[in-house]
Amino acid sequence: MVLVYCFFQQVIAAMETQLSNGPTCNNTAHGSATINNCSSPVDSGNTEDSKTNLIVNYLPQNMTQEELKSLFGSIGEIESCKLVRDKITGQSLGYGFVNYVDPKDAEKAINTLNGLRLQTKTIKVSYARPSSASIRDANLYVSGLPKTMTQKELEQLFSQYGRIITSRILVDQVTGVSRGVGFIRFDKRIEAEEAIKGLNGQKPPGATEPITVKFANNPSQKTNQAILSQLYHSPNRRYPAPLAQQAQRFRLDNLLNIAYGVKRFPPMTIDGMTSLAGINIPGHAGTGWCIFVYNLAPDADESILWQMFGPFGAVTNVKVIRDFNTNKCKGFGFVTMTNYDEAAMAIASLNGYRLGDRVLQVSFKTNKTHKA
DNA sequence: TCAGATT
Repeated sequence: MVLVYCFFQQVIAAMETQLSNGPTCNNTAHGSATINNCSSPVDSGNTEDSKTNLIVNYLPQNMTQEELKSLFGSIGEIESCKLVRDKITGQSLGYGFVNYVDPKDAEKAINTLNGLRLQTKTIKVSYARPSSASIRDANLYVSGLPKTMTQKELEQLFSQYGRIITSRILVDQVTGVSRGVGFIRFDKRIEAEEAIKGLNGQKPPGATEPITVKFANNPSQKTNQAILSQLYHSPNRRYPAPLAQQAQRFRLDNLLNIAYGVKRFPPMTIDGMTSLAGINIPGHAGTGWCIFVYNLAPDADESILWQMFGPFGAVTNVKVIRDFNTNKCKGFGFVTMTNYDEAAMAIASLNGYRLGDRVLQVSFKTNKTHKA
């Protein structure tokens, strides 16, 4: 039980930080090999830009377009939504676009969803730049950096050549020490070209060795082997569980059996059973596991549910039930999660969680409650 | 020593 306790503590602590501080910047959550990336999400750098179209980065690998739409649709009406996928493999490239009808909703999405933790990722939400050839292939790979150089210093070095969209220094996963390599993405290709001319083979101030600056590999130029690996090595499980989670799976199943009378079946089997025999399995709605969240405050909104449940795994939908006349939350809501294990972990962790001055009751949805 | 930001 110690392992699972530690895991809960980690998730809850991260969640509390986010709930109390609001979204911040991308961080080192779950051993990411990168350091902070705190470029301002609101500054599109150009007042002529669209104020409705957003780019969403660092999405979980297996998040679908529908899930993206569900998440951002909780803010306001969406004009269009697209998850960008690899043309050959169909795999998500981890980013997408959301175009709102109302610019106010786009701004609200940035304010409420930028920095949201989803699985092992911290998403970034910012205004999309108008698509053009001039902003493509503007990404540089930098090696030979002094190990002491910070991301800020790296940006200072390169900012003389143009507007930096992202910067990153890769670090050792264990020690956190810089690996001396990083990336700089400029707004324009021409700025990147100038930076190569000016900095490749040069020694940064105070450095003893020259750095190498060149264009970064393009993700669409993967080797055949990498593509084949992606095609044939598709996991049978959408999200690998953290070690502590896997280790406690069966124990948790037992706990949940006692608490909720739920047996662990593969979802497809249950779909078949329910459709054929009309059997009702608590929480299982056919498209995922429906979770009942009780004792929400009157001003609770969908974003709080995303923030609470997102870190535990694939969330496909959230809903706050509101009074028709007042539009205030009636004290409860629903969350749909794709994977049983992740839903079980979320319930085990969040049931009894104190949100503000309220203690939440979280369980698989049963027929006793309001129909979602 | 190349993570994943322009449809």
